[in-house]
Amino acid sequence: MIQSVERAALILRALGAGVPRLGVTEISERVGLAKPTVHGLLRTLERHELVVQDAETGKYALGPAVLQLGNAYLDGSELRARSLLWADSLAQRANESVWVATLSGSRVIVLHHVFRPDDMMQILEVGAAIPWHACALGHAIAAYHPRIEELFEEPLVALTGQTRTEREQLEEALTAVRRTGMAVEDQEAALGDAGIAAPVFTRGGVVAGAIGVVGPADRLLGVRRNDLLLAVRESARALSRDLGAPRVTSAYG
Amino acid sequence: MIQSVERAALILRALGAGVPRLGVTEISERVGLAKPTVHGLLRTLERHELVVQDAETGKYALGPAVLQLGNAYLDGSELRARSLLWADSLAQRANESVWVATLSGSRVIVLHHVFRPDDMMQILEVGAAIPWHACALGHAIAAYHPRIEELFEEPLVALTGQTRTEREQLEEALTAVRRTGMAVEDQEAALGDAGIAAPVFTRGGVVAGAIGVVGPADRLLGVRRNDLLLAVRESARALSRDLGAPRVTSAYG
DNA sequence: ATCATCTTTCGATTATGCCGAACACAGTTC
DNA sequence: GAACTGTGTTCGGCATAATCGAAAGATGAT
Repeated sequence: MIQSVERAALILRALGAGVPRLGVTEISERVGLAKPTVHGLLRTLERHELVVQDAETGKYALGPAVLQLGNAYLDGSELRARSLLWADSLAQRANESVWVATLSGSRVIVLHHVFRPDDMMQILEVGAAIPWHACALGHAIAAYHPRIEELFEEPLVALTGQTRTEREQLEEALTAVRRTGMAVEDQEAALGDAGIAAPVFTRGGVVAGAIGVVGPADRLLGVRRNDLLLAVRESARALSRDLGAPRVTSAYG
Repeated sequence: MIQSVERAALILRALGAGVPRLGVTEISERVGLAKPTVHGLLRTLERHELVVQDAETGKYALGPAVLQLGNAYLDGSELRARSLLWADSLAQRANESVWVATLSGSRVIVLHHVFRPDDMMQILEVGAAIPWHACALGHAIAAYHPRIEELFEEPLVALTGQTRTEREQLEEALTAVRRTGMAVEDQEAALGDAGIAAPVFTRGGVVAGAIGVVGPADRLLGVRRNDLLLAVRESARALSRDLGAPRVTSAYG
């Protein structure tokens, strides 16, 4: 609504997508604005260190203030705060990595990540943004999203050969999620990795995010599959209850 | 310069400081604007999920998009990327937690955190914002900051009984840092914890951040103190070299 | 049921941000 | 070394676009 803020947000988004450093000209092309306009916006954002300008090249990048804000968001996130305990216990029970995520636009944002108890050399994925259609967490959320249409507005890119990118396939998958209350993904986001997730609801019964396990496909989808499904479902239920969700009924048939 | 963007940034900052959820009225008081103005800005920020409104209370909080941006900032940070290896090797050598940080406003932002090799149950501090005057990392950066005055504009709060908050004390400390090239802090940020840090420079010899170890005061400042000082200094030198800093000369006497 | 407090809408006034054109500076090419 | 293409940046007038007072909904408390 407020034009210049709208545009500033577009610039931030452009800087956050892919190429980390962009010049004024490049940005003005991407957001479709005149160079002086972009320049003025950048200078304002720079004041607050939301962007920084490289002294050498003159190009702009995101600034440290956005990291600070991101951290503040995590600190204030009720879903994250409430998930800490349940995620830990799920990680113990499943002996797998646990992710808690929420939806931002058409991407799934990882809010909390508990490493698999055994091995410790893993990359922390908090803050990572994954296309919703390529992961179990995304499917779990999307199935209960009030405005699904918006999720199909962005192009559905394939991350691996197994990623489902056809709308029909995805609609089918979402229907399955609604029926079982669970989402399962097999190497759609990364080769070798699978995911099992369930939606998490909050007050009013609206979906707030999802919780699930991530790990090697053969380990997740083999003989332990049913155990893991159960463990994830129970964690999601418990977490939803913590968040004040009404008793789940719709998730059953 | 662009008024509405400036104001939007103020709102984001207000939402990121302390209380995670604020109403329109509270925000309008804090930033000194009319309620409808704030409301318009919030609605615009909400579109991009930079803020979200709680359906129940109507209050506003930071949104998931800022976390995504923060993550993108980390991904694009040259200081962080280049520090990964050196931080790891420093953690091994010192057998302590290692932090890499940069300055944002008057706060030190942790960009990278390597856990102490031994114990693993630690909290990840990436994104944490610490007042510059209360930690070794902050002193190390501030000593070479081109516009130190700005750092004294915000009030210097005491985090522990040991925090130096008088300008004279801090100036003294900074002089010492400039003489030795190293900063040492003893329980000024958290009781029981100490820090040893050294500045990291980039092209043109400007300070880009700092690297250092953090841990129990008795372990850091006891008999191993000199070893740790040396280890930190060498890591900072190596990292600076990676970043293209000219050969360090000023750090000596 | 009334009140108090909150968020939100509306609309006119005018301050504000926008963009075309021009500038300064760098690195290339002839 | 001069001309050229590519930057990021400055300037200023015009018209849009943002601002704020007042008032209307919405919500929960007394």
